Amino acid sequence: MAPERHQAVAAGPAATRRRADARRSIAAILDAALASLSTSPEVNVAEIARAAGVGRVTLYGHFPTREALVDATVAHAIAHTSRALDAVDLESGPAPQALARLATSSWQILNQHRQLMAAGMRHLGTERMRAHHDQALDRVRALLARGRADGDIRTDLPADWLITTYYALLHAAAEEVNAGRLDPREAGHTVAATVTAALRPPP
Amino acid sequence: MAPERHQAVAAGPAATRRRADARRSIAAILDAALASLSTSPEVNVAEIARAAGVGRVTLYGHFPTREALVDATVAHAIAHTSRALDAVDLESGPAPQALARLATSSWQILNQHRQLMAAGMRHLGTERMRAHHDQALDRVRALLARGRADGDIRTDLPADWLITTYYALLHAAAEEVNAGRLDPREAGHTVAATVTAALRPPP
DNA sequence: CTTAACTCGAACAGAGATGTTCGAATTAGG
DNA sequence: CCTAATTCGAACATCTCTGTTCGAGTTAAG
Repeated sequence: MAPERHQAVAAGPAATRRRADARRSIAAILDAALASLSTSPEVNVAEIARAAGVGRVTLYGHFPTREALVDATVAHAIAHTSRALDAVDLESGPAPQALARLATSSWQILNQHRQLMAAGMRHLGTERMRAHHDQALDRVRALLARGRADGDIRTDLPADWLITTYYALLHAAAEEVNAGRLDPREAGHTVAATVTAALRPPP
Repeated sequence: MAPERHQAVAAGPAATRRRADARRSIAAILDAALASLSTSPEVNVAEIARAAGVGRVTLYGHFPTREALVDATVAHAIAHTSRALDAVDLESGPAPQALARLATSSWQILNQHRQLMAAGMRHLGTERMRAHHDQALDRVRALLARGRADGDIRTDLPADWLITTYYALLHAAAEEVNAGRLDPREAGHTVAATVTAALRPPP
C-alpha cells in the first residue's frame, strides 16, 4: 500500500535493509543516470528511468528529488573512478613516470564523467562537488609532493596549480579524442609527454 | 500596427535599416544576453529582457526564438573578443614570448565567455560553435607555426594538440582564479610559465 | 503460503518557460 | 507636424518537467 517511503538511498548506517529487487532497481537507476548524465547533463528524470528500464514512480520512490538523484550519481561515479585508479602503481619509479602511468590510465574515465560533473556543479553547487573531487585529487597531490621532494617536479609554481595543469591536460586530451581530432592510440603518449614537459623543473 | 516583423538581426546586407531606438534596444539586449548567459547559461528570456531594460515582447520582436538570441550573442562575443586580441603584438620577438603576451592578455576575457560557450554548445550544437571558435584559434595557429619554424616550439606532437594545450591551460587558469584558488595577480605569470614549458622542445 | 515490500502505468496538480496576440502609448524621421 | 516604426504590459495558449496519488498487480522473504 505504501510502497515508497523515500528512504534516502545514501542514508546512514541505520538504513533499512532493502529487498533484493529494490537493490536491483537502485543499481540500474544509478548506472543509467551515470550514463545519461554523462552524455547530456540536462536529461530529465523520465528519460533516466526509461534508460534504467524502470518506472518513473519507482525512481521517485528511491530518490525523492532530481537533486538527490544527481547527488547519488556523483557519489557513484566517484567511487567507480577511485576503484579503477587504485590499480595504478604510483609508488615505484620516479614521480614523472608514475604520473605518466596514471595519466594514460585515467584520461578516458575522467572524460566519461566530465558532463556529469557539470551537471553536479549546476544542481548541487561548487561546495559539494569540491568535496568529492578532492578525494581524487589527493592521489595526484601526494605523487607531485614526492616528485618535488626528489627534484623531478618544478617548485617555482604553486602545487595546486600543477594539479590543475595535470587535470586540465587530461580533460583536454579526452575532449580532443571525443571530437575526433586526436588519435586515441596516440592520446596516452601525447598527454604524458605534455604533462611531463609542463611539470618538469625549468632549466 | 505590425511593429515586430521578426526581421532577423543577423540578416544579410539587404537588412532593413532600423530606426535608432530599435538599434539601441538590440544593442542593450545583446549586451545583457552576453552578461547573463556568461554567468548562468540557463537564464530565461524574460530575465535577459529585464536585464536589458526592455520588454519581453520587444526582445521577441528582434529575436524570434531563444536559439536566435543565443546565436547572435555568441557572434557578438566572438567579435568582442577578436577586437580585444587584435591589440596584442604577435609579430615581434620569439614565438614563446609572443605566446606569453597573448596568454596574459586573454585569459580573463576567455573566461568571461566560458559559460556562454557552454550555452552555445547546448543550444546551437558543436558545428556552429566550432566555426566561430576556429577564427580565434587561427591567431594561435599562425604563431605556433612560426615558433616551430624557428625551433622555439616542439615539433614532436601534433600542431592541433599544442593549440589545444594552450587553450586548455588558459581556461584552467581562468577557472582557478574564478574559484579563488589562484591569485589573479599571479595568474598571468603562472599560465605563461606553464604554457612555455609545455610547448618547449623536449631536451 | 502469507504478508509486506516493491513495481508500475495512468492520471493529476503545479510551476516555469516559450512564443503569440492585442491594443494603446511613445518616438524617430522626414 | 504626420506617419510609420517601435515599445510595452497584460493576458493567453502550449509545452515540458517535476513530484504526487491511486489502485492494482508482482515479487521477495520468512
